[in-house]
Amino acid sequence: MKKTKLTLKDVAEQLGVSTATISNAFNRPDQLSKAKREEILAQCKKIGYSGPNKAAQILRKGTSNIVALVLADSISYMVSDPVASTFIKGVSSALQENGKHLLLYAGDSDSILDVVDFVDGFICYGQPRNTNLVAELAVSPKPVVTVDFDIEDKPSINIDNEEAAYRVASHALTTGDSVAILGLRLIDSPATCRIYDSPLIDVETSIAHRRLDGYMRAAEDKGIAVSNDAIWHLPESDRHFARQAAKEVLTISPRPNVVLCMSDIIALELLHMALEKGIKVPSELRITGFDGIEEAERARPRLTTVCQSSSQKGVEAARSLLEQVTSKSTLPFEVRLGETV
Amino acid sequence: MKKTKLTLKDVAEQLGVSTATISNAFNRPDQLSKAKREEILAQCKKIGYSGPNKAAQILRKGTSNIVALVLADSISYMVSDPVASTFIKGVSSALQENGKHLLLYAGDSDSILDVVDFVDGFICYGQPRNTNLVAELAVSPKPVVTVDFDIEDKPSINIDNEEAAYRVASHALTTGDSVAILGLRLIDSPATCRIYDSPLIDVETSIAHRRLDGYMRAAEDKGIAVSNDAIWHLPESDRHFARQAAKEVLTISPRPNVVLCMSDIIALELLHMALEKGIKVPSELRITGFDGIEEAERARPRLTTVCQSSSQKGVEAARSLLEQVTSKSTLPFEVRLGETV
DNA sequence: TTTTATGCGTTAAACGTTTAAGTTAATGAT
DNA sequence: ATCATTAACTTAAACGTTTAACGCATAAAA
Repeated sequence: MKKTKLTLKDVAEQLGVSTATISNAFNRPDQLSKAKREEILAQCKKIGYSGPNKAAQILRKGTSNIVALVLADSISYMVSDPVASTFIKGVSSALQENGKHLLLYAGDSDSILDVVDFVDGFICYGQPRNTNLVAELAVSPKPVVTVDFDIEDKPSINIDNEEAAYRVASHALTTGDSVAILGLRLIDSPATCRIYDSPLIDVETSIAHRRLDGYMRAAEDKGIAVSNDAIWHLPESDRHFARQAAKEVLTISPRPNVVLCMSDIIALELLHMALEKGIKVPSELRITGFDGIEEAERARPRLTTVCQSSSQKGVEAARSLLEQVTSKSTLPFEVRLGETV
Repeated sequence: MKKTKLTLKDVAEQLGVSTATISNAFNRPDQLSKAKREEILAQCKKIGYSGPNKAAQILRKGTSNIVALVLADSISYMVSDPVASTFIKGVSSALQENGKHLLLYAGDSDSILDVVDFVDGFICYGQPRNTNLVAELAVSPKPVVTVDFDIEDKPSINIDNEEAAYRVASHALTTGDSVAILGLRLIDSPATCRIYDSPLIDVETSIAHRRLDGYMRAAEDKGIAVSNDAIWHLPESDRHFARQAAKEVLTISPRPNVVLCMSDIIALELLHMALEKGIKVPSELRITGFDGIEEAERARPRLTTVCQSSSQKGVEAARSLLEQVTSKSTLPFEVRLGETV
């Protein structure tokens, strides 16, 4: 059709006004008369100029309306995990409402350098394995909001994981007396394993460790000892890993009668396997999950778990980024009880 | 730390060379001596210059390494649908391999105008409801690849939906004699309903209609008539809609003994409801799905369905965008049989 | 020795905007 | 009639790069 893309300058020449006026017609209606503005806009439509070039705007204005969502794990994982994808939903809907765009940024890349210049900010979900990423985010000139983990001086969205874990564990432990824990990202290993004496990772900022603290406090309150070899580490909240850990935990003897799982996905896999083996849940084995996904509610018996609204987290994260909030915020959660049978 | 962000110019002055040389050091190693280049790079690292500003590069080079993934439905829906999210996985991994970034673009926005200037191309997944979007994509100056639907003259990734539907339906119809169809996006309605004589939408480009054609041909081959009121329309492949349609289809009388579903999600919901009602599957009721999601394989009895690799579609889409392929490509599929019991 | 080529750099013109500062002319106050 | 104020534009300097085109040594070819 057109020989080459029209520019503001072309349009200005054709209409016999300055480029500033055209620019103002699009961006600052108060800078010109209503009549002229409407005429310009009409003419632009007519000759096929659809507004100032966005690439140039990004450079000149220093803002792109793009927000990067930095995902701790690979995008692949994040999109299939129900908790993470619900979070993404929340983020995207909040951003969309504000005319922002969502750039999905994989956590397995090692630097934000190639987007930091043009994005308007970062939402970082979950603790990235890559510590360089964290370091870069920490000194990023663009606003950063973290979710489910902390960076000093940056706003973050969290629930009180310690308290939530304490509450759900306390409930499960009312009748049980021996405990196992299926934990998430407790140590730095890509495989499922018991932690024994492996050094725990990132004890300070990791939600996994907040949860572990909560479990431990609950156990302590009941006078139940939990040794390190009753604690499993899973690198991801994934069915495959969960299956393996579930198999292990069900075959140790004596078999624990309470298993605290750091995600519903893990808990559900354990539940299924237990039922397959003919173990009665919850009378012989009490299982708790974490997150409150739909599937956990549909399961029979229904899972006892901590319900947190991932989508609300997403919305909050976006909002606090856009509003340049600088303080940390703690979201509510709720313990949902399973069947007592 | 630094007063203000360093620019290429600052660096050039400090090192006593021209800006072009600094630029070349980063972008075109062949344009300067190895020694100088390494010295420059070292100095840059030292003074904290992390490379040319990307926003400026986008403007100047006319490329951003950002690819927009335009999703037919809202991002929310896409992220929760297993088929769509698997597709996204494929796209993102292929893009990442090539150093590209993924911008998630909601199909419910009505224009690509605010990103078209800076993205390197569009991957469009599924038919957008918004026809304006399609029109804009059709004349986009940036490359476009469509998946699961067509835009004239633009490359597209598809399986042969007609043939796939024909094959899976033919199999189910070997024993059945009365058919219902749970279709997807057949008419322009936001609610589940039978189509009766509602006008079908987008007969030309919609995969739903290719599938319908395949079902019909299979029925015809067996000498089975399918009237419009045996065909349901669902606006989305969503459990909720599926449940409602399933309820309806199971209560009409005489009850069909074959139900062809345009997605596994729909088929699974129907399967569950049928089993709840004590209907024997497949002896009393044969159900076919579409897509071949994991859950369909886990279901008991296992679902008869068309397996297509969504993630491969994603990879192919990304690849053909990056390679500027201009032809349409047809991917393989496979019919997976359920239990015959 | 004169040409031709080659390697290494520099100069300066884009890329397409936005916006502070400046210029008119018209309006309003005194 | 005079001066301050305002409305409506224009001018021109950024924003931070990339990249043709050019210049200048030094090396190779004739």
